[in-house]
Amino acid sequence: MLTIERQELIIGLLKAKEIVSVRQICESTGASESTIRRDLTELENKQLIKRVHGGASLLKKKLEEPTLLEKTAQFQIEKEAIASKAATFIEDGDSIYLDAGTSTMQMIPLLQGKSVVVVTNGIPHVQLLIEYGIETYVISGKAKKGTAALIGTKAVDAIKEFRFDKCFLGINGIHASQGFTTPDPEEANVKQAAIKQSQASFILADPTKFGEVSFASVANIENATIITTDGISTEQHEKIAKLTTLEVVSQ
Amino acid sequence: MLTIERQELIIGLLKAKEIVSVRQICESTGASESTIRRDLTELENKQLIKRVHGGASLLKKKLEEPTLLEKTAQFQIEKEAIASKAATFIEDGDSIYLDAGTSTMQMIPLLQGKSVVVVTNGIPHVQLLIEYGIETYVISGKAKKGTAALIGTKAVDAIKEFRFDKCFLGINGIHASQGFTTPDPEEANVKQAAIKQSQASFILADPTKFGEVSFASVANIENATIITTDGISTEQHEKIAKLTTLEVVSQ
DNA sequence: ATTTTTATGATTGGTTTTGATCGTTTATGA
DNA sequence: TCATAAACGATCAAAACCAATCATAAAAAT
Repeated sequence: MLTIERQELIIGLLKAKEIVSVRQICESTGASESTIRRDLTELENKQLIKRVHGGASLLKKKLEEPTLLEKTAQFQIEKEAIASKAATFIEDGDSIYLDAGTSTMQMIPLLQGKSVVVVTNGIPHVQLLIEYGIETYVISGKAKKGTAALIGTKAVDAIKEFRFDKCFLGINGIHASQGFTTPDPEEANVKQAAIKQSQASFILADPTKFGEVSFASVANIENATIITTDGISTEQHEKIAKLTTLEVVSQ
Repeated sequence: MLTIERQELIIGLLKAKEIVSVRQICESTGASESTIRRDLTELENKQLIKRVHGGASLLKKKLEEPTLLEKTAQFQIEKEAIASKAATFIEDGDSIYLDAGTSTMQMIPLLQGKSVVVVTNGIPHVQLLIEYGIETYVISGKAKKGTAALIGTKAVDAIKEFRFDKCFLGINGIHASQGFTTPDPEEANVKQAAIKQSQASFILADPTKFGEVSFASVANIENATIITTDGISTEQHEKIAKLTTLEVVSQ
């Protein structure tokens, strides 16, 4: 087994288990303790893992504290503005898909009173939707660590059983030729399925997402209307506006 | 089990139960008293917990479910006892269905560290399961007002795509001849489906549920093991114990 | 072909963690 | 109140873990 291969396996084990012992790693890889220790020190130097006595653990990144972390100042206002604009596209009687993520969650309070049916793959969304008295369906799926978004083949299959008038998605990268991209392929599949089942698709994205390309492809740029705030370069704006509708909200 | 892993488990137990005894921690971790004591002093120095004679408690007030009107001391202890007993039936490698509702939610902290796969129709469950690092799947369904349980035909269909070693359900009525009953027919269908897909089924119920009959029928009394606390009449006990396994936990 | 570099497993000696024991302190209830 | 049981802290030897070193073998460079 190659060094790099082994180290990737270690990262894989960690992603699955959060913490693994040196012994476990030795068994999984067939390598000696010495080798594993060397790997661990190396991975720690690269800031990929944290060593603990007896094994290693993932770097503790602060998990979702959206109410605090995101609510800091400007970012929140931006998201609210985007959500408000997005909500204007919703009409009575619509069936809507709301993607997991904080951008789309902002839309929920604005749905109050409208007679719509919402389908979502975001667990936190469900609680909020119910609170606002909105008819809500949830799709099957594996709950993703951290965000609690429902993903995987079960999620994709479940989406196929619905038809939406409109879907609203968050995204990580928007690029004229590379289209919409996101880091997790499994999430990309779900977004893809949602777009496919929708009459019209809307992407909610702040200006930092423009020009970015992430790992997994979701759709071509023509396949969705983009809703964002002002702050994108005129160059970007021109390139993209040629290909699809670009709704720019001024804050 | 690694030191850090064990300490996180302790915090996990505390988050769920507010207060835990040294003995409980020893059992949950398999470590000796000495080790646990050392962990507790260390965690106390880090200001993460407060030690009390016989165990430890959280410092901070817990923010959990405010919608629990039945958080009156006695009721809570009862539910915890039932959940603890239920958790003893779970083995490594099991695939488990956890029904929506507060009884089954109490089981989640006790799953920490076990390698199980959980499927649930309870939205609040998902958040907690993820926090405890448990592999979690959610079924499709319509989110019910109030409890956010996923119900309806979509939910039933989604359950049929899984096979469970064990399922754990809450219930409203237990009656020797009328079997298990619950007020909402749509929820009854979901419970029914879960039992059908399970090798073994467990009903979690406090003594007040015995002798009651609710609107919608879920299953016959023989179809599940009942877990409850002492407090049911000997008459009830006899009648039901003849028909199925009855696990009575003394509080 | 030879040297250099790199990766590996074994060994050694020092450190940390652990479980058992023991005398002391704290709760409980007769 | 007193006796008993449970919980506690301190201590110690054993076990597990770790960093450093060395020799070997494979890979890369010369």
